[in-house]
Amino acid sequence: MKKNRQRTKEKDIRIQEIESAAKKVFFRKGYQESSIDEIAKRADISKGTIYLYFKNKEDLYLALMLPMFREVTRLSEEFEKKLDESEFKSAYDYFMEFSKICLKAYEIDPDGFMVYRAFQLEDFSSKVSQDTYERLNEVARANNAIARRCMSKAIDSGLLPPVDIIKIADVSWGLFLGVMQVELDKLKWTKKDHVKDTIEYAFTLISKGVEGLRSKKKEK
Amino acid sequence: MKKNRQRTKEKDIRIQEIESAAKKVFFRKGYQESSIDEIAKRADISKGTIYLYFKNKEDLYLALMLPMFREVTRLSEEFEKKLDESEFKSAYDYFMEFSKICLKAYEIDPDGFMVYRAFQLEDFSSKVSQDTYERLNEVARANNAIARRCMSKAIDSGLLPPVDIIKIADVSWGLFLGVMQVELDKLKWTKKDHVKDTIEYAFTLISKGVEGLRSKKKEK
Amino acid sequence: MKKNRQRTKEKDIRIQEIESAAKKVFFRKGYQESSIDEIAKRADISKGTIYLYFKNKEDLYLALMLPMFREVTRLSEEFEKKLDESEFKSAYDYFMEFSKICLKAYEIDPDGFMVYRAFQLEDFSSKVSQDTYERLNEVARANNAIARRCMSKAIDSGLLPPVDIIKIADVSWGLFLGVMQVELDKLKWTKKDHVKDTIEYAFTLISKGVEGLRSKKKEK
Amino acid sequence: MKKNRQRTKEKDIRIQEIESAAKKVFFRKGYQESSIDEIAKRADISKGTIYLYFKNKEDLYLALMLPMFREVTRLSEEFEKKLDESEFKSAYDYFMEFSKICLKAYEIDPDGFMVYRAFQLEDFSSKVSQDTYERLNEVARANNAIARRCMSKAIDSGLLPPVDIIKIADVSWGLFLGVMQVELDKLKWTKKDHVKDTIEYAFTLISKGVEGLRSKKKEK
DNA sequence: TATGAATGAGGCTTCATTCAT
DNA sequence: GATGAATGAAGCCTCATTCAT
Repeated sequence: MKKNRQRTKEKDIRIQEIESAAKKVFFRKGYQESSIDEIAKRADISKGTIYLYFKNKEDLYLALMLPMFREVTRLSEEFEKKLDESEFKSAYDYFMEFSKICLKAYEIDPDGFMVYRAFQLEDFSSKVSQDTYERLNEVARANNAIARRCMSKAIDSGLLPPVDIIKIADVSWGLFLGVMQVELDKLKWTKKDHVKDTIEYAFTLISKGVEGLRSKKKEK
Repeated sequence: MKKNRQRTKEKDIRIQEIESAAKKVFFRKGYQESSIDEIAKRADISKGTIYLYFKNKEDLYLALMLPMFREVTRLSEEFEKKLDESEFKSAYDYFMEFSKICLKAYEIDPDGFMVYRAFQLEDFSSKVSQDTYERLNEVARANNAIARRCMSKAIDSGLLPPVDIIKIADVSWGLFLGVMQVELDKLKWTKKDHVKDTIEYAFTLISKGVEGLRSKKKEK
Repeated sequence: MKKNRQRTKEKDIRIQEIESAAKKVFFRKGYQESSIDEIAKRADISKGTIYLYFKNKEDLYLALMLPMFREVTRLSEEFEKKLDESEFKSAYDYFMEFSKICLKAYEIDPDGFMVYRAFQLEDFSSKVSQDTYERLNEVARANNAIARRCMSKAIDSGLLPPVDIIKIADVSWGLFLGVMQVELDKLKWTKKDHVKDTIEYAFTLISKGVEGLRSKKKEK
Repeated sequence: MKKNRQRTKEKDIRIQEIESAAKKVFFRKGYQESSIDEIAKRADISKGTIYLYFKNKEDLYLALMLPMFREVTRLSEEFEKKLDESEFKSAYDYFMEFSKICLKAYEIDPDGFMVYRAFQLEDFSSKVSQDTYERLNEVARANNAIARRCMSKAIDSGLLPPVDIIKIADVSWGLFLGVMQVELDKLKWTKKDHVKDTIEYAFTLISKGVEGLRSKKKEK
């Protein structure tokens, strides 16, 4: 470390510096591949400092996800309100708004989102402290609940045809995750960002597909 | 002469035993968490033996994906042939067949597929030998090429409306990956396998969505 | 490490080498101060090798004590047999034999004995796995039981006056530990070994003291 | 002027607070397990402050023993005075007074005594600054000298039979240390304090044993 | 004088890889 | 070819100590 570095910084700033460095490293390498040492070097602090603010590696990792999760909760609640106020006129409106939520969450904190992706894949249940895991799962479950409630409401109000709620939720979320994954992989190599375009395109297709279900039923 | 053959056969069996064990372990624990020792134990051989057949851990890991990739190539070629022979009568047929390919690749070798998923996340580019990486990329690119070619042909023949080839390919592949991810995660916890159902549902929606594009254009 | 060192040794020999080195280091520095690294260096092997034979540092440490504990058990049983066969004619005989047991245990494995001493002082209850701790305590308790049983028998047979069993046991054991401690400390600095002499002297005094209790009672 | 005194007094109080906290922590956990941080917290000051008054952790540790040692010196001098004034009528009186000194030293400062015990085990000679070590050794040697002088005087005056001074001193000190150790270990688990009882019992035995030596000689 | 954030050496442990048998 | 004991680099984490405020 530089000899004359500023030794005491605002706690919050320090935490943000660490989280920012951690997100970059975790995103690039995944949880297991990332080392505390590298995160420390990237944050230009010493290893020990990280442990002043985070209990351990896993704690740091999961800390990165909570704001993201919470943001999704907030956006979902907004979504529900709009739905309640009949702001959506069609399935298209509905799915476009949904994709916007996802994109907003991503745009607000792209690194955080990537870390979330990693969370999906790695099995933390065995390593994460019960406490931390529960905290995260709780938020995740809350988000899920909102999503399903919205779906029900949309069907009840005729905005969507009577689709299988669970399936359509899985497909929506899977579509988003998968397309993100593909586009971000491409982004890595081509440096051309088609994330937003493609996501919108994907949800346009889905909304049309759902509408298609309705006409089919009618025909019958 | 015979002995030599015998040996080669034994060698192949040995390799397959190792790969089979490795897939199971890598699938269950991910790359980092998996240890050569555990793979050796599961294959009922000694650690050292693995290094007779594979240069190192990563080499073994990547070796698991080639058969998977090659199988996709084979299935894609079959798909192209069917397309050339006008076996598909609608966008729905087209996408259902596509989803079948993906599912078949998964069913033939679920562990291998999971490893592939993991591969998406971890950044091997920095550690993989140029050689191995190139070999994998080559197959991946070949698969991509076939997919695009099919798409072009389908549009030219009027099977699909004039969609953006790249976008629709990304969406299809993303949809498959994402939904797989979601369903497999659920499978882990609920033990209820909705993989096939949901994938089919998803591609039904997409095909309807694509058809929707056509009617829209017509309307214009 | 020497390049051409014998790489594979008999498992038992290797274990003994490690234990021997460990005893020396643990004795000199105590548990906490000792590092696995130093033990490895002293045993002229690599750190990792230790973990082939011992689960962890604490496991290694406690492994050093079991043989010692068991030896004490064996000697105590021998002592009890002699007592049952009326080999002792006086309190003096009794205590001299007792001191011989202690000394023998020490002579058989002086380093091991010192490690045992360390065990007395450091509080392992918080760090040692429940399992290992129980195993050790079990043997320790067994030894204690024998000691008390012998004391009872000796009193019943009139070999000893009706002393307080618990007190005399505590005093005997304390006397041995304490004198050992003092003499070993002196040994460190003066290099003159008075361990045996002084222990014998101490127990001579105790036996006389106990006899003194008898005459006192008689006088009364 | 007054302010200066105030300051000094405050400084002393501060030092005492630190030492008091340190003793408790060191006693409970041993040297290695104790952390400066915990001591600071217990003393309700910051970590840095400790380093204003003590060079380092080991310095603090050793500082705890000097008062204890000095107290022993004081008590020993008192003992010698009583001996000179022929206050003791028998070996029993002599040893009971000795045990009282030991017990008093323990009662005045039980934590300090425990720290002393720990000191016996850990090898500080390699890490302690020459200076500190010498200071401690000096006091220890002084105490030893008094003890031996008293012994000589007691023999010369016929209070004790002509015992081996060095041996009896070692046995006395060893007996005290050892019995303390045993009783304090029991205290930890059973919460029943037999320290005083057993120590007195032990020295009663020793005094009788020593008297026994006299009669033996006479008989001869 | 007092603070406590920051440091970084050092400890324990794991595990991919090698190599003598 | 096969083995598995041995290696040692690398990872996580703790904590005595320093120093800017």
